[in-house]
Amino acid sequence: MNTCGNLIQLRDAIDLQNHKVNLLGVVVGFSVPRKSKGTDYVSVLKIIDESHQSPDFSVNIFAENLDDLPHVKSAGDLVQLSCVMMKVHNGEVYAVFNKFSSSFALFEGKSCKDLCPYQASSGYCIRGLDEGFIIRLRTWHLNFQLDAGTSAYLLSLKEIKAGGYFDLICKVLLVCEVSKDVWMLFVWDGTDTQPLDFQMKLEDEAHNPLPLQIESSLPRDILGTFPCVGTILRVIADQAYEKLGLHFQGSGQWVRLRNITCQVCSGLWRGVLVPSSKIQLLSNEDNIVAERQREFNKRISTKCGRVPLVNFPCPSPITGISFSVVSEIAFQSTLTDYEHVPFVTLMDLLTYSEVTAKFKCVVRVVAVYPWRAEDFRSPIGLREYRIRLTLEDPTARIHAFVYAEDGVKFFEGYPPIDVLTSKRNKLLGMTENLNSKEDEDAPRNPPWVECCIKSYYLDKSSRWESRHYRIFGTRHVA
DNA sequence: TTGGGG
Repeated sequence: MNTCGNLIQLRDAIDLQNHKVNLLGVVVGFSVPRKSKGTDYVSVLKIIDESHQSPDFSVNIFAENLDDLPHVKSAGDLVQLSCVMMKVHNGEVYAVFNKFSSSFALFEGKSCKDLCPYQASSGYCIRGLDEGFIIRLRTWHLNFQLDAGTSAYLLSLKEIKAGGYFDLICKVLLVCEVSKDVWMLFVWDGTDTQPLDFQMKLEDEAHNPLPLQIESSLPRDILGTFPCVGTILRVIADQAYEKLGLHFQGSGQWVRLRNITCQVCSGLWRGVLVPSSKIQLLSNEDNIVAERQREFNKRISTKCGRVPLVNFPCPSPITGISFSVVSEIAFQSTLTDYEHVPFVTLMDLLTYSEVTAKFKCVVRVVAVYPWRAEDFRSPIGLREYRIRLTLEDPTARIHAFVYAEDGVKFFEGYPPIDVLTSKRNKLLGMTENLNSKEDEDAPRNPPWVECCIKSYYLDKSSRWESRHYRIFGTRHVA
């Protein structure tokens, strides 16, 4: 048991540099436990109490084992710290937790009545006197609204750009180990990331096809728990982070990811949690969280809510076609037979409850296989169209086939190769008149097009596993 | 010892 005296308030502790103190605070943020540059693991907790709410007060916690560091569950949880040393760095007072002489305990916050910690370091022992402090701090925090605050670094998913560091206020949908020792967060804020240019060569699709997602695919039952509108950003964690899944145990937690960065990988956005990133847990009542949710509810309550945000609600910058309601939406290069069917997202399609179904989506064609128009039809037999398109919207990517009579409709018969090539180029957002090999390899920016997609299966005994998608009822008119 | 936001 640690006996450095009674619990004291942060305001009083700040005057006790180079003394050991006992503290109790509300956790408002933390750095995700990771390997330190020394021999231990480290996590920095940011805490506040009645006497000191701003700026955050830091507690540096070191431990030999990752599991021995605090794993904060929710916004507003309480931490009790015994025998931590008060120090100062660059004029800022902070506390250091010594793995041999200090101890900590984490308690649920706010409305919880339980006085048992959900995690405690070895050597921790609660005293009757401390219980009163815990009850008092919970009561105070009930009526205290701490906001994530704003800053120039704060972006939403629709604003992110590659490179540079920024903060993101988002909901953590899932944390999982996507491959051995590689952890990934799946986060969402209700907006769509911007469509990207594609640098890769068309012919690469044969040997090195564009991936459909960054991770190897998730089981359909997990995918089905995700929102169908708005981009789900994959955030890969630096290798310094081990067992990231110990955190964010309650999925659906809103957080502010501080100082993260972003890369583009195979034409997909990918966030990166770097060693200097921080997590700030937010309550659902946080101002910006509420604003994100309001914006999202406003979006999905409109007829265009499931159309990519970049096309909403104004004329699309890419197609240049103006529209106000879904029935009037027309995309420059395609027409469908199902004018009054509402648009859905590719996530709607992926997570739909039936194997066979029909959908209408607004997508970009980001790759085609085979890539040469002269190979769009089978060389033998009936010489039918058989093409695999890679389609994407802000929510997902899929392969969709253009087959036989659907191909005849799509390409309006069997046009000459040069016309077919021109149609392909337009669909893929390539330079209009290709004069050289360089033009063919120039970055392409596919336009948004509308298309009807049906899902079907190849094998009756494994319908879901053999589910495929096909374009139908769609004409390429450009 | 290690961290310490930009």
